[in-house]
Amino acid sequence: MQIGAAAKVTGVSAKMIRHYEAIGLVPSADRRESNYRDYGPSDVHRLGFIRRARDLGFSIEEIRDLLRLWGDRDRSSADVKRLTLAHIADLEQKIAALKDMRDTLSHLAGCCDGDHRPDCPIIKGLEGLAPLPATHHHHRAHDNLRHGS
Amino acid sequence: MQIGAAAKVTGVSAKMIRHYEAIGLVPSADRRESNYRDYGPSDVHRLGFIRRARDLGFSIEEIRDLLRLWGDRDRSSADVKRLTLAHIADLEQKIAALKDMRDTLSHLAGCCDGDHRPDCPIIKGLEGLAPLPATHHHHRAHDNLRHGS
DNA sequence: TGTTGACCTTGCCATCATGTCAAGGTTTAC
DNA sequence: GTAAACCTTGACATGATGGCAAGGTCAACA
Repeated sequence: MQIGAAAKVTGVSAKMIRHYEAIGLVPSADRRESNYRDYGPSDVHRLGFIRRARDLGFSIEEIRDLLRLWGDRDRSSADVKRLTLAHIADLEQKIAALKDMRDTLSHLAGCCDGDHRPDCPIIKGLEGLAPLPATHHHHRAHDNLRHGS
Repeated sequence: MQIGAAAKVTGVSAKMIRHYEAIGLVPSADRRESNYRDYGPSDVHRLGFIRRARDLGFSIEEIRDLLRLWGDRDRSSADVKRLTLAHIADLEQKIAALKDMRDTLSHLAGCCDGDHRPDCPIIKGLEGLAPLPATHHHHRAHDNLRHGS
């Protein structure tokens, strides 16, 4: 199977398959005489595993650990569970931080008439005139939560 | 006020203040004879505005729009509200995607004994043997949600 | 006067996961 | 024999931020 076909069946782009190989997340693929990469069923299986782990928000390094455990016949399910619970805690933190933002903004938006006049509680909130009430900063959970594009 | 002091009072790092200047988010700061940047109260006010907007998850480009509206005496609060509601919708989507991940993982973790034996439903779920039940992919909301470090 | 230390300057590289583009090789089908 | 569809590597971009390095400026102190 060539890389394009492997990409199609696993949902991992050809670009990322090469990338995962480059960073050692997957072993170097076999090559044909043409120098094209060649993927067998077990390679495809591994890529599917990675795909699902990514979809569940695991980072590359976490997936590296998961793959190690996957291939380890003597693993304990406790190890897998520990990793998973840590990731869940991570997700909870991000969810809480995003909820804080949403709640603060919803409150401000709820106070905003949204008409043609320039007077706007949202702007005032950002200006610092209102102290952004009920934003719980104590756990500092919204590091790493700036959103992309 | 030098950049370090401005950074301290606004909570925006000196590095980022220079960056915001470089990308035109804030006007070029005045310079003293020493070539050091010099910040006045209105500059500090603007940086505080930016800081709060970042804390609420607005992207740089959204903040650019907010700053334009902030400085526009003829703005309508409706414009601000529209931008804010769009951002709230963005946050909702991310929250939902993260919750999906968390719920799926919690389910798998709940099925996992977490003992010394290698048998593990989490690994099986990632392997694709179990179909990852109740993960709603229809809105494709978890693009852009891969987590950092 | 000279030195030390705290501040500032610019500029480059790194992160993380992914995409895009370019220039070129291979294979297959017409 | 040529066109199309694939593959190869490599470089560069994203977004928001941090870090480091090499050097300029300034204030205080011996």
